[in-house]
Amino acid sequence: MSKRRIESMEENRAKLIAVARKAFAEKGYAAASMDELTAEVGLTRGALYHNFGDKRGLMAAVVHQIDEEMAERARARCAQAGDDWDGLLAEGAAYIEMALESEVRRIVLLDGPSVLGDPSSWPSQNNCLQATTAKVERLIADGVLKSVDADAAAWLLNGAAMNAALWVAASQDPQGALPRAIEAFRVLATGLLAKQPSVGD
Amino acid sequence: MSKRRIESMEENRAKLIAVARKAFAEKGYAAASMDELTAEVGLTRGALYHNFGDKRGLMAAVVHQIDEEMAERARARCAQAGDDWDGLLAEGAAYIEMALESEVRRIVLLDGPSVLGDPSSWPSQNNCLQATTAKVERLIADGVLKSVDADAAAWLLNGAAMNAALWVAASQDPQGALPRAIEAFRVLATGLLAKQPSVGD
DNA sequence: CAATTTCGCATACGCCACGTATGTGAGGTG
DNA sequence: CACCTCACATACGTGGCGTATGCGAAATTG
Repeated sequence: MSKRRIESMEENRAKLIAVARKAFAEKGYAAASMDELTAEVGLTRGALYHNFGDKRGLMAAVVHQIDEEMAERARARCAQAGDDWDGLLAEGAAYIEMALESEVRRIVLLDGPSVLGDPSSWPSQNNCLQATTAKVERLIADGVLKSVDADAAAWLLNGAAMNAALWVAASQDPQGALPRAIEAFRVLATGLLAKQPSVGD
Repeated sequence: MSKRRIESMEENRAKLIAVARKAFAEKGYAAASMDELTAEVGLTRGALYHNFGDKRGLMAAVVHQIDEEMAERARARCAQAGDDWDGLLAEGAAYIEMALESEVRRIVLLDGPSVLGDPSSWPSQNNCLQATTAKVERLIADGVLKSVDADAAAWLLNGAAMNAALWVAASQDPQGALPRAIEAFRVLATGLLAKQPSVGD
């Protein structure tokens, strides 16, 4: 069996993705040189084109990895929440916080859409979206949320969270802006609730 | 006075911006060749670098022009609305509809952030945002909206609208998705209202 | 265990596009 | 009318992407 073979290949793939994450996050996609990238881990562009096809392929792999980490972290946050509604809010807050990290902001939010096209076409982003959509559908079925279009609502919630993060990151005082963004997100999200909380803020 | 001089210069600037809009919208920023662009209007790259500094400068000029048109169209929509609250909803709906146009989607939403950086740093985008922010602040002062952070709320609303548009554009049936997106946006926005409408949904 | 095949990766090449340095000619100036 | 300005053209260097080809180690076969 060719065990050692594919093993070292996976190793090289992982090394390339890791160094690409750093380069894409620090210099941006366009300014990242593939020669530098590969040399940094002791390889050449040959390895890159063999493994990922082209520069976009490497970008796709990087985005996929980050997206999976984001989804995982969001799931973990949801699990801590008491019910589905709190889970939805926790998920949004988690996305806002994650988008403060330069890797996420630069790679996923800024360059990703430009290089890979609309995020809705990314399989990984769909994982995030599907989780949110499923939660929204469950909450609608339970009568917690108004009967809106679940896909549209999920997309809007994710979009609002992502943009909230961009706003926080761009502000002069990110630490101070973060809680205000999360609070604004929470208030906005209550618009989806069937019954408004009696003691509203 | 050197009237004829600056006049033809403005003319060339306008021609370059116009052809760049088309190219950036159709091929995307990265794939748009400056040689082709300039040749299409009977000029060379010399004119481009003299007027805009570099490729990014041209992109900035294009984005600025589109953004101003968007802000103007949004203002017009607001003016038709009865009160400020309806104006806010109309503005959001206007952004959603505008983002269905390929020029707006490709240039402003996809490539813009990657090339020019975070939209919050664009002077033109600030015009859009400031209009929304001012409206939100007025509505809070009038007691129509809850007392949330106006900047955060405005940013979230714009972000939600933009992402709603991306969702609509990416869906298989954009025409059918559009009203659902607008409705979801409206429902979400009601979360900001101090007093919930008695007849919900 | 030796011959052979496989294949992951390196090497070398061509092409294209950006940015810059320099030239030029039409328009403005004294 | 001589001179200057400057908007733009021309020419060149550089860097980076993608591809075609070569190589050597691992895996396979008898």
